[in-house]
Amino acid sequence: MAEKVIVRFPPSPTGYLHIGGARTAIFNWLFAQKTGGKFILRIEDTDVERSSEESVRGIIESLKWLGITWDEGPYFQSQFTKEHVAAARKLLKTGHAYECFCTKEELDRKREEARKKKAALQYDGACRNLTPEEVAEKEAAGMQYTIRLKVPRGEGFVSFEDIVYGIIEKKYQDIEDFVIVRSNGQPLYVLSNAVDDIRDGITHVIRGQDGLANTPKQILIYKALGAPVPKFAHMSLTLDPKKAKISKRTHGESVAVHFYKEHGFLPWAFVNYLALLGWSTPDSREIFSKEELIEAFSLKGISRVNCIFNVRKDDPKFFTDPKAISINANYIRNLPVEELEPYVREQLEKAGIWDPDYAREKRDWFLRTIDLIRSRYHVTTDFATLGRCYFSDDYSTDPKPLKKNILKHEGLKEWFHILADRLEDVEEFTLEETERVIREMAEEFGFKAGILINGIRTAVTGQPKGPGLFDVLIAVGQHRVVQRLRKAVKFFG
RNA sequence: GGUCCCAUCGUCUAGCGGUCUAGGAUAUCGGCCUCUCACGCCGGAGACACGGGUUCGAUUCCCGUUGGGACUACCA
Repeated sequence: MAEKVIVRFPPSPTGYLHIGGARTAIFNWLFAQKTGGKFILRIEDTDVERSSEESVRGIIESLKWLGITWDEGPYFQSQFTKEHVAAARKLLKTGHAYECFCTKEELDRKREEARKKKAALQYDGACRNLTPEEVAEKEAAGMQYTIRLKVPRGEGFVSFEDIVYGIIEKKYQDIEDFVIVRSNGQPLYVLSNAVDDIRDGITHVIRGQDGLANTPKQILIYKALGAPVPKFAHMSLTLDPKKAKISKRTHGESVAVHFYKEHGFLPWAFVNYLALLGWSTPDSREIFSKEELIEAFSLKGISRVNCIFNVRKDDPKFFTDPKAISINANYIRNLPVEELEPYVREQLEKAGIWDPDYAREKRDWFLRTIDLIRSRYHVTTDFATLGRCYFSDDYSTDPKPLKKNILKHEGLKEWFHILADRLEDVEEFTLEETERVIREMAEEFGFKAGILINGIRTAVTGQPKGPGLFDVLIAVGQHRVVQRLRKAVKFFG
């Protein structure tokens, strides 16, 4: 019987949740879901300078929005500082660590020298072999010290099998005696993280590849503490189009999860897209429901190659990775309308054009209208912008089609008038009837129907494009169509 | 500088020695549909970084070069 899987996502609350972090969270979550394991959220807030409560709230909100649920936590690393220090004390006692009295200045100087000589910048182990008397003497003199792990010396190496990258070996001589506790008594990440993982019983560490290089150090800590070493699965990093690691500093909002929430992404569509960054199935399948993704997920599908989040700043057509948009658009047009409904509602509310009746007597109409227009929308905000004319009479008319479809044809001034009257008189405002009236009128006046149709479209929607005109007329409704046609006459001044 | 990781269309990727004249998706271009736009459908262009091996045979295995990335803090 295999032991139960326990994974964790340990963000440090120094800003919003960005897509790299979200991706890590998603993979951990998927693995837990897939294996029936446990997913723990742990906030690593030990960097007091940079951590903030606001950031914690933001991260949690983003995770919730994505639909990433955790079974335990959030725990806060800062609450376990005592444990971390106790672990260091234990290591000191068991001879796995030692006190180092070197000052920061000394070390910086040595490092600088090494750099000049182009040698490795490792700590030289100056305090490693201090006698107990020397240590006592320095302590008595009130000298501050850091605690360093005593890395085994000699020919051996640390070895582990990463689930994604395979066997990784690191020679002891390439690992310096690294600091695990600061001179002010604060434990360091490399220690705290390991101690927390041991306490939480983490069985699989799934994290970014940037953790790969210090995994040997952590394994050394596990071993020195006599704890079982978890399995590791490192995932490739997410880079920007210039192949630089994505960061809040250089990319700002465009890499923040909340940015996608605000820009009309469906949470699951975004998760689906993120899951596809650096993970795939043998059949290259792309669209997965939640259940399907969990079913299909496997750590084996994680790629070793860094992937690029193709953000396009200042691209008029794509405000972010086109693939992300295309997946979102795919969901918008294929989801059962009822599932899309709440998101559209949210956008209309935000735009101040929500009518409570859309949830009651007009709900049928509301759903039909969403269904009518959704195939050309990419983000849910489009319903309130491009689709505004369906939900509000206060919509603007695009000057380009106004000129091309309306003003260019002077006859429309009169025909809109006539048409408005005729449409007002139609008893059954149906697809067939409206089409008949309009086509007959075009013939009567010797016009190509297209000219009349495009003119009406622009008058009624303010736009040059959209669904088939007769569908539009039905959706907008007889009364409003007549009104809008009469109003359009004013365009001729 | 040192250690480590990686390398297939612009991007996300399939491929795990012959099935590859390299598949899918997205983006892009052309066509069909048509009252416009989108959807949908059809088609085009577009990649195995380079050089050595190993092998009857390399995109696939090994080595090197080049390129990219990570780590290298008393940050997490």
